[in-house]
Amino acid sequence: MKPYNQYCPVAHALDLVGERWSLLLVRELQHGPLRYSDLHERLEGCSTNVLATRLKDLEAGGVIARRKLPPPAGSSVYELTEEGAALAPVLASLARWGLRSLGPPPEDLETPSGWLEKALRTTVVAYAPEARIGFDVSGEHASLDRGSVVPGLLEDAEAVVTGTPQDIYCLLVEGDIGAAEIEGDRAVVAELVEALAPGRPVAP
Amino acid sequence: MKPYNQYCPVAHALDLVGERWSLLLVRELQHGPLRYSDLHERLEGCSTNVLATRLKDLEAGGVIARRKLPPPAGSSVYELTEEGAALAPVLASLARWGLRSLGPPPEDLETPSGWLEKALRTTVVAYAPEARIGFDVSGEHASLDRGSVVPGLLEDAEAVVTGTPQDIYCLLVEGDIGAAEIEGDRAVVAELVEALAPGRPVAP
DNA sequence: CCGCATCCCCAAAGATACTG
DNA sequence: CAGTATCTTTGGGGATGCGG
Repeated sequence: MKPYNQYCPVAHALDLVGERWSLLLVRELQHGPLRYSDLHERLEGCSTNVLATRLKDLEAGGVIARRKLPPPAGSSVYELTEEGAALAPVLASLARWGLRSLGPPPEDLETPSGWLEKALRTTVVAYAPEARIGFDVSGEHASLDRGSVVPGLLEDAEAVVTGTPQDIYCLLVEGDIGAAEIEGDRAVVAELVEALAPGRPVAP
Repeated sequence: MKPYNQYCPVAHALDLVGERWSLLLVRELQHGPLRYSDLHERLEGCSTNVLATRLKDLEAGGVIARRKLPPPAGSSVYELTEEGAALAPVLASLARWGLRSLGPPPEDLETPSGWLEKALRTTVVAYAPEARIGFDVSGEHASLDRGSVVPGLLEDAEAVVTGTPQDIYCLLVEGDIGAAEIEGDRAVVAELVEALAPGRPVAP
């Protein structure tokens, strides 16, 4: 893509990661290195040539790096550099903004393994620095543990939230405290919901 | 642009503002409404048809709105909606990330009126919630005032920083406390520089 | 099978001219 | 001033090929 040619940090950032698919590619690599085929599979709609081009561009831009797995694996993987990992706040703020108009999840939402952890990490964790809350969403388990996201249900969670993805959306995005089943200390969940209030979607 | 068709807040956000020029257009509108010609002038390299298309897309997406100025002005202006204004954290985090690899400003940097305020607002203000620091950069004046940016030099600033854009870059981005002239309390400037340390550029 | 490179087609970007 | 119309060029999307 032609560079913007402006001395501006935003324009420069977009020169590096502003092309189509680039930020989604970074999103996929946020939770660990992936192979070419893994990326191609997760980025449905991104054709092979575009993926190859993006990978080269992002590598040239210092956002990702390729690494040869030690034998006998043989294959190579892509991973975020320190620069690339530093994009986390960008993805988080984009996600928070996107939630304002995303709408509730469809009934037939496919929830691949690990989605709950990723969802909590990119959209919620920063707002719950002290909470210890477990989530049981459609059988997947993850927890907020004092500012970080951990797999499974905490033994000593202050509260456990149970529901479908739709319930969780109503609870965390729309702020409806009654949307999901809450065991334990409702107040600590209410506190989280309150912290998420700015940026709540308004009627369109 | 074809939508990503993923139930993901990041993908949805990029569907709305991920196209070329979109975020730069929002950047320009962040500090007040602008007319078509103003935008066309500031977004050098963005042709008229593309600008018209983006304005329509962003309006359809609820990010910006057009407003007829009351007579006798007659012309219409574009401004951010509440949705669009909520993109501020996205632009701020993008700017902070872009600073990691932007490099120092060129000698012949053109500094249009108001650039200093905008620069402080998008890249620094969030890190200085208590500071009262004045900046005199190449003749432009602006100040940090307890978490907000104000034009001019504060009467009762704790410190005043004076220098060229290059000096300010060395001070705030590279963290070189000796790069610019500091009158008053050096410690409060040092504190700001310290707060900006995460995300400092590393050697490429 | 994995990791691309090539080819074709079309949609969108860039540049320029022109109009209500 | 605020766009639309037209033309050319670039890049994305989809399918396929091909070496390791």
